[in-house]
Amino acid sequence: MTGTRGYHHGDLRRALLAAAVRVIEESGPAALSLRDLARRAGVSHAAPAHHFGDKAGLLTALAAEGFELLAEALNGAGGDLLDRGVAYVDFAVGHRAHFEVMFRPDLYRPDAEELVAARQRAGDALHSGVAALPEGRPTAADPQGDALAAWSIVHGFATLWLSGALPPRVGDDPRAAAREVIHRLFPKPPAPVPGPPAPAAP
Amino acid sequence: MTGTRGYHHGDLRRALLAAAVRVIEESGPAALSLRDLARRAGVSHAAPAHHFGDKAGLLTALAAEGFELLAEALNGAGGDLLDRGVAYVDFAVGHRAHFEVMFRPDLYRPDAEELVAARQRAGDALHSGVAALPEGRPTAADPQGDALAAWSIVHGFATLWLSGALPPRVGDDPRAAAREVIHRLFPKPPAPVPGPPAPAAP
DNA sequence: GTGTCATCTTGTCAATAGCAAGATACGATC
DNA sequence: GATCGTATCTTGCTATTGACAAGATGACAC
Repeated sequence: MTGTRGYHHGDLRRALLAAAVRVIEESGPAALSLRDLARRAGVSHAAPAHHFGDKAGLLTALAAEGFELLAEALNGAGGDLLDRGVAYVDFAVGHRAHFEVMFRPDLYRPDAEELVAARQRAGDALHSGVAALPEGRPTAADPQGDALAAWSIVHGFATLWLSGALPPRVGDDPRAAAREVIHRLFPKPPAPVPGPPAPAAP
Repeated sequence: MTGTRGYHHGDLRRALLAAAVRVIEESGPAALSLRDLARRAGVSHAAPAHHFGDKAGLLTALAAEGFELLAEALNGAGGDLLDRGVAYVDFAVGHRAHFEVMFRPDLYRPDAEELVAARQRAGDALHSGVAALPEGRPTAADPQGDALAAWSIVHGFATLWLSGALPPRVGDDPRAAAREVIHRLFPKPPAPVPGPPAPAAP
């Protein structure tokens, strides 16, 4: 791949995206500089322009890649809504740089073709999970409403987690904390007796 | 206030913050430039530095102002969790610029004194609402868990709304949509008949 | 009136984004 | 194997920005 470091880099596009991920994870998207990325990749300051046009182009590619990765993560998770919710939070924490860019459309070109397609795939993966509510839950009367609520709660939790706004008491395991939060949205029904609504989770 | 346009502006600090809000609402925080704000206020390019030190200083002030406004909005809303949740979303949509900066700590100095105090006030206002769950709901077994779930769902909904990621079918009334979403987290218990869960809202 | 200080200005430097024009190397075609 | 077309990368340039330094201005207390 990058064995020959001659005139041609070999895989500059990928190297720039990887460097961008590192920079964003360390200092946030505001600190991103095309020239810095070029330096890290060992190329001249104008090389990135050929692959991405401008800064927004690079971030568009990064966001599209993020939506692809999210779709994969969701589809790879278990079938029910709880598993997918945890996978959503897990993706956000594990791919912080992608996630932070994806939902900041002022940084890129939201109507770019590649991005629209990738976002569509992620959206499909998100909604397809709603069909399978957690075990024992009755079929939803309003799947789209359930999907919006589920998306909101996992997205909010992930965002708050990433921004460091959550109090320390929440702990340091995002998956476990996410599971508890999602559980409150779709509590298990009282399995044996179909009586009045059970109290909240343990 | 700004009647005299002599050497001294009169209220430059507030004028710069107001201009920053306009710019961020139009083009996002990435497009913010101190020199542009100075031009809009009719002062020299170095004038903002006296009031805020640097760009991060201005955004710190903006974030602190945002947390203050949020605390006011939450305390001014009705007492129960549903009202406060709607107020939270309403604040995010109505003060989009403040909100977008508040939860982007890489843009400012999160440990600035004024900011920590303001954030604390907003946090208190948020949690004090958990004591009063929506009407008829049994006392929560885990108020902090309820608070985290409620914060997550309203924050997520607000963020998704602002980022334009929600599908058109959600409508154009954030308050109404937020109410429905929050309702799913704290559904009213089936008051008259303890039968099967009632169908969702219209 | 005088001194003091907050406020604002001009001037400067380093870094960045973006564009233009040219150099280099890869690969298809003959 | 030689040649040509093209993708890739470089150098050079301009405009803009953030940040700093030093000085000018005016408000206010005394």
